[in-house]
Amino acid sequence: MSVSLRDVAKAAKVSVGTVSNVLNRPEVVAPETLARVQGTIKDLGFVPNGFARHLRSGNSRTLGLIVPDVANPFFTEVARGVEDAASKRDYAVFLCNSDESATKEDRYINILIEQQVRGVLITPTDVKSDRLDAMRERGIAVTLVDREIKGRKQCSVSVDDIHGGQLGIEYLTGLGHTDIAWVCGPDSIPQVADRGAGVAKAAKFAGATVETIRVSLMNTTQGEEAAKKILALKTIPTAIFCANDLLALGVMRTLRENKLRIPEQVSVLGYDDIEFAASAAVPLSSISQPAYQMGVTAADLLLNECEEAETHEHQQIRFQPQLVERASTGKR
Amino acid sequence: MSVSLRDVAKAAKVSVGTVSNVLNRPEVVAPETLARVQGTIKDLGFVPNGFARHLRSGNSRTLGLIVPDVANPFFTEVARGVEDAASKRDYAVFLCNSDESATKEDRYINILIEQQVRGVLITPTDVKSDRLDAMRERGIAVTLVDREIKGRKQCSVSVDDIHGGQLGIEYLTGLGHTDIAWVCGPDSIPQVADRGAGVAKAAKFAGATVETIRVSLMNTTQGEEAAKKILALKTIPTAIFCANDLLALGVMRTLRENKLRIPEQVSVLGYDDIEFAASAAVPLSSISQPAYQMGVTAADLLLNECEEAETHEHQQIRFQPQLVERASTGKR
DNA sequence: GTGAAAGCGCTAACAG
DNA sequence: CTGTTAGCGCTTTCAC
Repeated sequence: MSVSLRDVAKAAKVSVGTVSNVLNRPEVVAPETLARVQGTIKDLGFVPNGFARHLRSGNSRTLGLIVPDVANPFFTEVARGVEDAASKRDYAVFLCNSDESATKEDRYINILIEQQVRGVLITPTDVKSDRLDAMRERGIAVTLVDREIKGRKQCSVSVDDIHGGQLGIEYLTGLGHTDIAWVCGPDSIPQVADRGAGVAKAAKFAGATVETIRVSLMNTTQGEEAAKKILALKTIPTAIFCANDLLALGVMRTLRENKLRIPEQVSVLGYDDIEFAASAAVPLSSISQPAYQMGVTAADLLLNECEEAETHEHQQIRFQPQLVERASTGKR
Repeated sequence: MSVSLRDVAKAAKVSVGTVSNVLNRPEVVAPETLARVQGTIKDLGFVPNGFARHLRSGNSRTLGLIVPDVANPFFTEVARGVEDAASKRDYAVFLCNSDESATKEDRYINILIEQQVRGVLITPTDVKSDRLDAMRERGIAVTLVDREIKGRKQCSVSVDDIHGGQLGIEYLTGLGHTDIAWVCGPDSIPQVADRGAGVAKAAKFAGATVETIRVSLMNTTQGEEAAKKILALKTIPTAIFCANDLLALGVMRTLRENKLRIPEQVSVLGYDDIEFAASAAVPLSSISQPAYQMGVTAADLLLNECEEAETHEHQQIRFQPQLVERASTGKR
């Protein structure tokens, strides 16, 4: 069925060792032998068996990337960054989707260990990190994406979520809003908790009232649910700050269905600044994060740790979020 | 570093063979031995090395999925379907992004062969399919997603793209449009070619004029480029049909920036019906494809071929596209 | 029911 | 520079 290194050796009339050398240390084999062996490799269409290869050498050229939601453009942007950086250094990436579930996350971590990935990029679902230690014990490098765990000896690339939350509220209160809804997922999601902390802090400072509307998932459908809850409120807030753009898009959809004018009657502010935010019904103002750049940075950090383990120093890189003003927000 | 099966054997005072049996044929080992060994496996935190495992047995539990663009929500939907179906049967999926480039596609195919994936789901970049044969020769099952190659002995899940193209034009001409722009990527993309063929056919039948605006990539940025080209035309068509929603979103953005009213002055019709189509500035009418369902179906077909190779029969499953009418299209 | 032993395809010493 | 050989960690006969 499959052509093996042994077959190549036989056909080229050399030993398996030489074929192996052609593959891994071409500079050490005689030019003509090299050419001949490379020729037969091509003729036979030989592709080395990665399993066997790395079984022996002990390290693969694959990475794992575990994100909470591939359907969220923010994470696909991150993924693209990771992939580009990895592929530049000839690594392949397993993209895994934890769906914000610790069970699924665990399952994937196991699979990745089985697959003997060299390193893992992960946006952990929650704070419990013994699974991460399990990987590290096995010599798998781990770097955190969009998340930072204090006091851990590992690389991370994150965004200052507390600041992002503040930024949003400061902007909204600056516009004159004092009655604001904060739409978010469960506090077990660290990003949510941090952004929420920033929101609370800034609101207190500005003397604004913040009503928290909590939903289970951070997608458009749940955004619609959140909007219904808001519409059921005694007094409808004049501004709604959403923990991500997907929620905001859902909120806006329902608001518009109910004939509320954005931003005249209600301002809506999102978070992530995904590409679609700009083409939304009312172009969405949002707190922007450098998704692609985060992916690239994280992958570079991880690969550096993989390939130069001795000299590698763990780094915590933190980006700053930025406000992008569009049409969905306005003065009170 | 890593705990091996041998360590477990030693700790549980059994032979490696028995531990292997515990893992693979638990029913064959004595209950108490089973319990004891499972206990030590847990204590030691042993995770079998997938490489070694499948090196011997010859088959892995991983699949590859190669799509032209992960940033396109249509394909992330497909990917979710694939992942859900695969994970239900305990398979992991490598998500690879070919970026519509044959080179990248080749590169990934090689990586997947190296990784000894059991099967591959692919939306091939172009018609040349010798790379697919290379995989099949190695015993890797291949199924085509969103694409059908006639006369090939393989499974495929596709949508009738010719019909989709027709559907769009029929709808638009039914609305009274006779001067239509068809915005699409290069004809080397089979979906584009097929949809284009449907467009041409239906236009001819209805006696409508179709101006083809071709761009290099099918994303929003290129949609904006396309719109600029359209605006430069002598007479601006009354309807624009885009080969995917990303293009349509870009087109609409630029149109609106130029103060053209949709649908009063120009109707815009997309293709794919991605989730964001509904929340666009003007909710986008679109030709809908059952993305998630396609992913599930394709993965099931593939896994069936992997696991029941003898009884497996290749199937060509073709879904029908459907028109979803929203606000971006109107009577001429 | 369990153990011993032979590989799976490859890499990495080490001889020659 | 090339060949030989001993494993990597596991599965899989085949005896016991």
